[in-house]
Amino acid sequence: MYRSHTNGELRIENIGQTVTLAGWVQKSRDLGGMTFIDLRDRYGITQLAFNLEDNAEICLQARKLGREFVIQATGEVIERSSKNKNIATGEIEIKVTELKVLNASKTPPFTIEDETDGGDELRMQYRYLDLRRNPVQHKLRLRNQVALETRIYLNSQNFLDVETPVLIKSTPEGARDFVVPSRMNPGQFYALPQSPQTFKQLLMVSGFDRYYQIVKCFRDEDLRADRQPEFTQIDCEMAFVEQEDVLNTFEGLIKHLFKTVRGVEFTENFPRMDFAEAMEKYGSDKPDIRFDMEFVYLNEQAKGKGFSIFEDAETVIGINAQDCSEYTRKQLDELTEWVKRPQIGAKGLVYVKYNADGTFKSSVDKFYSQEDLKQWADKANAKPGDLLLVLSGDLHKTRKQMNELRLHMGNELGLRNPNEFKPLWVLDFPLLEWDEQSGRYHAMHHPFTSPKPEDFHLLATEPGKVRANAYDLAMNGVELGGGSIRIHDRELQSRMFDLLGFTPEEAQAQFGFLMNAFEYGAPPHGGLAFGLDRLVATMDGTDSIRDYIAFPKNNSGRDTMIDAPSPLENSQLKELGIQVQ
RNA sequence: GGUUUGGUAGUUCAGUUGGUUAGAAUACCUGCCUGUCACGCAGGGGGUCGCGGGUUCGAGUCCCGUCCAGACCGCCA
Repeated sequence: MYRSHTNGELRIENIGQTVTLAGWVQKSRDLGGMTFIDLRDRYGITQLAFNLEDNAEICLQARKLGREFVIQATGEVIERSSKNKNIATGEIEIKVTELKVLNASKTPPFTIEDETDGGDELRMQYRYLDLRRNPVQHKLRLRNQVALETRIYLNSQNFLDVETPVLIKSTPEGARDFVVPSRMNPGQFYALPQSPQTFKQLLMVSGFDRYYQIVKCFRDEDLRADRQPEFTQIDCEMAFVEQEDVLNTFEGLIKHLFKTVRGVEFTENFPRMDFAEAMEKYGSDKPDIRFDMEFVYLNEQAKGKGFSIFEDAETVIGINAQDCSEYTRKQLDELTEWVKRPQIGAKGLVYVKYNADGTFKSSVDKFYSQEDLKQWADKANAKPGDLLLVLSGDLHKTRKQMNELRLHMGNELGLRNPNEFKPLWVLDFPLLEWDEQSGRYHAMHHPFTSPKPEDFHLLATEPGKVRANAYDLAMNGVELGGGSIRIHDRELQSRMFDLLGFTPEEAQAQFGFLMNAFEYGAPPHGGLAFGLDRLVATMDGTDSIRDYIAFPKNNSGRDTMIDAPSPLENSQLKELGIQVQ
């Protein structure tokens, strides 16, 4: 037996017991006659006490212990003469009578403490040491809770966990695939799934009318703080459902998770908004509705006064930053520089200060009278003391830029409270999206998404205007997940592939298995998938998903700890029939 | 593919206008210390200033290239 108790459980009631503890040396404090060791495991810290007078041999032994040594200590639980109220075990300590070093440790390259001195790069390289730290362990515990409660909820709703294959077929649609060479089929490759989409639809055809899986997905695209090449989805599908059924079921899941994991109760139904409305009011398909600052369209008020920038612009959009009329010249210049950065790409920023005395001061006073600016302010529902920020240009780009500026101002003004959670269903996404590069339509969600029946008539004439039975759940400006009601009819699916530029032969070669299946009694079905990593991060009030993955990859898709990816031996390449340039 | 920020002690960072022996904190080592819990006190060791080239009497500092890392744009059905 290595231990009788963990390092987090002994209390004043245990005084007098002889216990054996094991763990890592967090810290040792040598006071000369006495030495204290903080012994750590994932449950907490217990102080070991050594007294030179009582037991010189063991005290001298204890002095030699270094940080992160793994030790085992046996002794009596005694009451401390000076207590530490900051830790749960702070009223007791162990008067050690037996001490054994189970394994020594080199001095770790950074401190294993809540506030470590190590930088990101180093901590990733020694991720197994970083994972010893409390804040990191907390994040993985939270992830475990979310996954567990997801299973509990979905199981209670009759969902069945079915595994789908990881070695599948590469398809040109969507993100780039990670590919895996097949030794037994030289020159041929599997692809890792971007999602189990087609398999879960086949499961619906098979009659498993409620499926879920907490499953790894793979996308070979460039990364961000909130994007990893392999990530985990809570992947779900239901048969004999309409959109309303799906939304209700998974609104229930999210409510269950927040209640059980975070203690947050959503009493109201989640608000809903059309994609078109979200784009119009927020310039985003995942608006952060923790704060207002909705877009105000000022075309009518701004045009016809001779200000050429606005005259030439397709649209003029403003937002009202409340109580910001006191912004200094320097602050406004900084905002202007911010929107002009290449990442945002605005040409400039117009401001209108609605001064507390009711007068206006703007960067376009030359062109607009006080009365003109009052009209802007009225349109924006601005009050004295507010500040209007205005961008103009191409509708699509300006909305996008204004979305960035709005979120930036939200951050600046402290309106994005990490402990406030505002879900929003975004509905009626467009079915297709025109892609300039390839000169054809792309499926906005994926090619299996069904068009809205009332928009069928537009499919032939104006495919870009067709809306889909597709929905996303956004929260705090993050896309937590999304899904759609699928096509379950072979003819419609063929038509969809045709719209996407597939020849019938290509469609049959790549997705024939699915379309064939549709001919054998496919039920109406639909589903949705949540990004688990992102969901957990959002529930924890942060936006970096890396912290919630035990062994994440860096910006370049590398695992610096194991140093992957790496070249193959020539013999391996030969066996696989692969030549590398 | 692009924009941008950074790389100096084990670690986190400072380093002025290009100028003497590159500093601080922390970690580490040694000694002292019987109630610490960020223990304290005294002392000590520790540097290829990412790498390569250039400008200069002289480069951590300026220039060019390159590698690595972070954030972002493109991309992510």
